[in-house]
Amino acid sequence: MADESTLAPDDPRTGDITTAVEDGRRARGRRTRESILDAAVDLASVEGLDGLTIGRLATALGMSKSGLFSHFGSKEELQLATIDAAREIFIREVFAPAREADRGLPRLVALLDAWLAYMRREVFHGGCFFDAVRNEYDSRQPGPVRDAVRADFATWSESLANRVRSAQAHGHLDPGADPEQLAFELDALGGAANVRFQLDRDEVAFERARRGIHSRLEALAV
Amino acid sequence: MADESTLAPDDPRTGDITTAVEDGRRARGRRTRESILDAAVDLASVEGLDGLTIGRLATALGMSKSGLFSHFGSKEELQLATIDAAREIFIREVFAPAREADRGLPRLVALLDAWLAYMRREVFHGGCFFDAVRNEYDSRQPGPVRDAVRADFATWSESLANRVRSAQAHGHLDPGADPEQLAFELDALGGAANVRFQLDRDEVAFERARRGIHSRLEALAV
DNA sequence: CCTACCGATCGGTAGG
DNA sequence: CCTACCGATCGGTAGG
Repeated sequence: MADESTLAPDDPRTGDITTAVEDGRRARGRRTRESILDAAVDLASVEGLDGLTIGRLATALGMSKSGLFSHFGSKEELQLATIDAAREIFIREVFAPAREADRGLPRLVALLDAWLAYMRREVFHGGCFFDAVRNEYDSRQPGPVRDAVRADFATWSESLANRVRSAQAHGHLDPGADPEQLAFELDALGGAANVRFQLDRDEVAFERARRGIHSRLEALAV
Repeated sequence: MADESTLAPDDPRTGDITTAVEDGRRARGRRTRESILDAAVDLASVEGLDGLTIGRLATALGMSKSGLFSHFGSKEELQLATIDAAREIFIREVFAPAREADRGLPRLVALLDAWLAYMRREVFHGGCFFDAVRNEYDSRQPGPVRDAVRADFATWSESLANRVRSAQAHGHLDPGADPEQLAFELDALGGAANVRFQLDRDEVAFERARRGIHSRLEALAV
């Protein structure tokens, strides 16, 4: 287990016993915060960012409400931090593996495969965190949480469209195809698989999504 | 405004002043219940069936909590009644108009058009009620509300697949196509348009769905 | 349909 | 990180 002494070599403040103790506290606080956010992301994927209550989260972690709350200034900050934590996991589980594939169509296919696999193995208990919160906040009043949800979805949509454009630039897909249109359809198929799998727990949903995705890509392959 | 006297001709209990008064009360109660459910469906399409709280609903209707509550035995009964009310509206706004079209492909297209139009004109404030509650309950613990949501979604999926089969039987669509697969893809495109429109308020989402739907149908047309 | 409640839980604060 | 609170709101009940 890491404590202040293992961090000391890289710490310019080493030698001052007071700051060393403070750093130890900070490191412990950071670890606690991370474990809170791991639980928060999981809970929110099932109950939504509204159902993510401080009391429930504290009970799940065996902490007091106020102890947990002290890591965040408000429920909204907790919600925003939870979105940040989910984004990091999504990047690690979906974007990162896809980067191993060759540029162009192989990378687009790898991204979609990694996305479906992430939904299938339920990295979060309630399926795709972002699918859940997007549907939860899509018709809510404007606010920082809704803005964050919107921004992440825009990033995802643009990533898909950019990888379509890259596949076109590499001569793998018909350059006449509309990248935004194709990105819309690919996202739609994966999103439908996520909600159907969560509802029926029938893997056929992913098979349907995969078939739809590959038939779209094959139709545009050159 | 309808009251007990306008209902009397069809009522076998006419003539008994006590039951007439009771019927009047019942009719008034029924109308109140209906106005509650209209508001409930709208609120739930934005805030979800969990966010549908008795206090909020009572305030919106200018009623007392307990007065409203007396129409339902529990919050769960209110949620189930809200789903019933939303179903009736969906049938009236989506299924019924599609029945005007000729059997086969025209009716399938009419159903999809009516569905997109219903989402576009926001029959419910938060977009498609069923899309909202399906995503809200997909990963929840089993229970009567989740079961009702599942059942309605199964009905919708089967309706789409049956209309695909009818179009095949009428020689309008390739009989070799998998009706369930096509129904999955058509539903996915419409669902994606709903959430995107709610998030960005950009009508292009419906254009994308329409283009995707028509290209799928054209590819299978005979 | 109302007033007047109930215990539980909500987000949040004081003070250590 | 805790105990001990706060006012507001939750679903629900008693009694009329």
